[in-house]
Amino acid sequence: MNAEKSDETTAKPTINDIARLSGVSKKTVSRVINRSPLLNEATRRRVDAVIQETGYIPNPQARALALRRNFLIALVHDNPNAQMVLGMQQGILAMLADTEYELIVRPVNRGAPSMVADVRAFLERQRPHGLVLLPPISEKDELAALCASFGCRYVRMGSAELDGPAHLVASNDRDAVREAVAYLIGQGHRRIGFVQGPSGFRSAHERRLGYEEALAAAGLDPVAAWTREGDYRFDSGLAAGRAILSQDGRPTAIFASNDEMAAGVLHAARERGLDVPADLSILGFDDTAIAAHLWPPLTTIRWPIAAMARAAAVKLLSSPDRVDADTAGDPASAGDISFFPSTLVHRASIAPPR
Amino acid sequence: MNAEKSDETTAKPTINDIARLSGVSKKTVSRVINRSPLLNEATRRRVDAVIQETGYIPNPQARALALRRNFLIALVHDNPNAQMVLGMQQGILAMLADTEYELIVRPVNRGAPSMVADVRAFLERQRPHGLVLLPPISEKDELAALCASFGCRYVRMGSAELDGPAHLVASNDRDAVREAVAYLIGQGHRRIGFVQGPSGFRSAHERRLGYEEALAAAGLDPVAAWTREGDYRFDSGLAAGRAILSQDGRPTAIFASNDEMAAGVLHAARERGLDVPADLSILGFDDTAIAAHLWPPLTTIRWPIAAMARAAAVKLLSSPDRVDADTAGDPASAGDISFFPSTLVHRASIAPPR
DNA sequence: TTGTAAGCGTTATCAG
DNA sequence: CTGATAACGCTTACAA
Repeated sequence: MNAEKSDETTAKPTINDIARLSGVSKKTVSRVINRSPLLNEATRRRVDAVIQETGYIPNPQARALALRRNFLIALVHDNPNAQMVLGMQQGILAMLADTEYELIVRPVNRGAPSMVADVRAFLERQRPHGLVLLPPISEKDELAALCASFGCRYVRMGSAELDGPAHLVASNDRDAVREAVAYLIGQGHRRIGFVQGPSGFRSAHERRLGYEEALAAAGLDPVAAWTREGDYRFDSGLAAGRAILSQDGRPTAIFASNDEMAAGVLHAARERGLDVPADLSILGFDDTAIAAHLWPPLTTIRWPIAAMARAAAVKLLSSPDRVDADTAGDPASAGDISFFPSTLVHRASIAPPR
Repeated sequence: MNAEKSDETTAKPTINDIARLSGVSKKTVSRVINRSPLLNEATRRRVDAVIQETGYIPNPQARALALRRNFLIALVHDNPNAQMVLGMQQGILAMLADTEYELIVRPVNRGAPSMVADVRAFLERQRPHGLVLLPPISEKDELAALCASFGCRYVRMGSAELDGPAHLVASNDRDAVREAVAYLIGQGHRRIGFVQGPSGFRSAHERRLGYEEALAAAGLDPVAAWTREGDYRFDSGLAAGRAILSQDGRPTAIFASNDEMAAGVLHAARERGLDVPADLSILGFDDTAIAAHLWPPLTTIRWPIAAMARAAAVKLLSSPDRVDADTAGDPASAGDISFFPSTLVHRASIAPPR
């Protein structure tokens, strides 16, 4: 299966072995490894051949020590949503594949008073190459400042413009919600309820603004009785749904600020024997796995997570590299790939009002 | 906020600084760091004080290089279930907290012919301390052998006895399913359908055996017409549900081998206008997030993921350490915490047949 | 109980 | 273009 006669139980070859075997110095081998431009082509080939034969792989720890920088990208998050975290991981890893970087995962506990200190300790210890911060903790400017103070690269994922383009990958939640609610209005809805996300969350705020802007554009006013605040969790959506739907003159549609709460609203509608979407249209946000599996399947707004994650990884990697006389720097300047539009995923939970 | 006058922008102190400042040798500082037992208590305190003051943190890269082992635990998986992967991550990380270990994530592509080679390349490059293998790839003996050949510790998570206790953390799916189906029978069901997982998966096999054993214990026979094979995904559950429910003399209950497929069956039941659970009881497996959010909430079987993940981490850490005259070895022998019983989560999708 | 010297595997410096 | 030589920060002999 493996043509090479590599013997895993034996010590791995080191740069010294390669140097000896190919009759050059360590430094030259190092140059080959690092694709130094000023290197005789013949020498390079000779060394490369030996590397191939022996199956030599540079030791990442030693490189990290000598370079005084490591090759770790950390995903720092406070698990808002399993699907999203995993999607981010996969997107980032897709860009990290075939590089020497590894992804390390770092859940933190927002709420815990030690949260910032925990991240600080992590930075001190590992000195990672870069951080990807997921919402909602990505909204904390304190964390960004912390990274900066350590000279650690970082990218924040968010729902709005949180930072400069070098440190931001975002979707414009406000726009997406405005358009989705406008669609609801276009379907004929005039009485549109709203389940807000928890205050203090930028995403919750942006989504509210989008909702209000859409109403305003149609000459409608938000109705307090049709509005409730939730905490992005199912139960809060259920409670909000019950509260909103128990009133006379209930809305014909409800926008819930995320899918979990939308599922709760759906639950509440069922409890009252309402038919969704005939009696009540429901719009969610996130397009988590649950959305497609609900009955009826939920119309919702989707972040382009994979693309955003890849962009984040690119920004982290294509950063001011060492400007070595000896080394080729990759000039991949990241353009301005900071904003990614979210899209409305049409399923079956929205219909014109009866 | 931070009383210490540590200056992050300045170079971190090294072991040399500590040695100089506390008037001892590097080696002595090293001994303090590594809690060597043979060390004068006074010396230790003195050095510790300096470490505190300076905020010194040993460089993990340098340690890894000198020790010829790193402090990375890798979670290798190709798991369709986001909730489970994240639960595993959190469980493992809970044990890794306050250690020098970091968790790195390594999704692989089962199905890809290069899968084993990919893992091999990863092992060669990073030489991680240990691997946690999640199902379904944990079932591949080839991967376990690969780890062994690299002298890399590993733990396989599984649905049955896949390996020796040192390398296994499992739940007994067969037992759990047998009991759950027995419960269904206890509720009065005699016509119980089955949506099987994809062949080739150990979990699918074990769950089938549990189902059959429960039937056998009640003197019932599996009915081919009420059995379909799915691929653990929603659509396959939907298809299976449609096929099973479209027949005359349909079952009064269906056990689907995971929640996603159960959601599909539920979908199919709705399409036919069946009332769940009155007309049809449904039992799932996994207790993913979706289970609680479906309508009706799904009765399902839950792996104790967090506990299992912690156990896996413990097995990886409490492994044959260097037996140094100078160093205290932690004798935490892992007992035999290999098996974790799954539990039936009662919700609303099961009722006695009409 | 502590220190000295010699690595671990790589890269940077600076001469040839 | 290439190669000695000295880092990088820590650990393990082996002494003292």
